[in-house]
Amino acid sequence: MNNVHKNESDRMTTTAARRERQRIQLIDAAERAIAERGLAGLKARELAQEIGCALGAIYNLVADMDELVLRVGSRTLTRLDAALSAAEGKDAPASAGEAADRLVAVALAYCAFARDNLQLWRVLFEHRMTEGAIVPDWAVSEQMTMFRHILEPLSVLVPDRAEPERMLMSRTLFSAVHGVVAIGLEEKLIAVPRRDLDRQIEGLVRLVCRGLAVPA
Amino acid sequence: MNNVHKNESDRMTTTAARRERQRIQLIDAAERAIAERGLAGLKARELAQEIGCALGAIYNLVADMDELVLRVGSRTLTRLDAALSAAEGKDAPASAGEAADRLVAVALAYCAFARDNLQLWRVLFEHRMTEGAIVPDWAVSEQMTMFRHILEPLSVLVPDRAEPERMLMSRTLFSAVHGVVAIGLEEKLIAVPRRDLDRQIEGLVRLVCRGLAVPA
DNA sequence: CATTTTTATGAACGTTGTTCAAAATTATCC
DNA sequence: GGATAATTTTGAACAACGTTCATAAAAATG
Repeated sequence: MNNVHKNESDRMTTTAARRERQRIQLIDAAERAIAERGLAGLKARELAQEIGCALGAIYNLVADMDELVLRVGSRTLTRLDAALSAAEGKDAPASAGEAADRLVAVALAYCAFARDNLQLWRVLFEHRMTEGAIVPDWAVSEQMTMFRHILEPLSVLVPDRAEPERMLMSRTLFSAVHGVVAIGLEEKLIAVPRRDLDRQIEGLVRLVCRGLAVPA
Repeated sequence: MNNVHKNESDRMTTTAARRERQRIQLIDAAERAIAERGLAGLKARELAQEIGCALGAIYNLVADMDELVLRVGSRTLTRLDAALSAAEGKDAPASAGEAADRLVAVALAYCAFARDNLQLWRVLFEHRMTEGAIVPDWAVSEQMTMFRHILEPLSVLVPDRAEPERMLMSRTLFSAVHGVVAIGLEEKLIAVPRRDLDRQIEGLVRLVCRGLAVPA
């Protein structure tokens, strides 16, 4: 059981470490597959071939396909978070105008990320667990991080509101922008040109900011 | 070929008419299955058993499962349209305040419909055609009808804008509300209580209306 | 080195949607 | 009406899927 015995010269190739490496290979392959061919293009047999293992071995690395999708989603969420952080710039907004500009920048960054990572981004929202399966904790706790990018500028914009209310407003504003992006990139409808979509988003965010500036 | 011959006493039971009746039965069954068990709960064999025909006979009524899902979606869209129409009331809004109230009413009706028809409503946005298949025209042309419910109140609210711009604004506002509903009803995140979700939606719509009232 | 424990393998299983040769039914014609 | 032709229905068969599991290979242990 204890792996700190005997042959230490097998350069960190204990079975556990090798498995961890394979697990990463697997998630890499899954990520590529989804990015290129969508969630429906994720096939256990292809993955096994790509990482060079038997079909059944996948289930030593991951409980089932659901977990694999969640792990890919976790990565996507991390990259999305980084993209939004990059759009925020360095220091906190000093005025209401700057706050509005920052909200616009974050919203546009969200849209750009969704466009550039269309299939992976969709998985974040479209994937449903197989009947009865429960979403693991680590996947749940990641979900709320996005609202954070809205909260700071919002605090500058409406400093008088209580924090819980601002949290709710963050969630609402994020969701609203998400909706515009989601429907704008939905190809079942007539595709919205990139320019128009960006304009729509900026328009919405500015409108909301303007509405917030006016006393209720 | 001509079916207006001979035995007219088989009370309208020409093969074509019977097939049409079966097709409706099939869509009925599919609608129930999706409503109860989600898109993943739609199984060809179950449907065949439920409407009392052979497995292969389904493909005489419908090209493939994709078409069946689209037909169910078409129904859902019709019912949604009716629900929004009902929320609009009879005559056109006379003032900006009435217009705002109407937009709120429509948005809340959208949310209520989504909640009451969760699985069927989701299919409208989640379903993807199998690789390479193209969405038929009749399914595409239906999609834009929802924006119409926003356009009329918006015309009262901002009568000075050009119609094409108002169309875009309708699309944006609809999408924004859709986003709040979509994320609010997403059970992968922490579920939002019904009250709070309604409040979020009303808040967003009123905020946008307030923003529109202020001159740019 | 022998023995036990762990890990990897891929054939097999249970479900999918879809197809298609054959059977059953329906339409057509004299 | 009854023979013949066209059509429609049937369900076994197929391919592809995720998942499992007896068995083989490998690794750890004493």
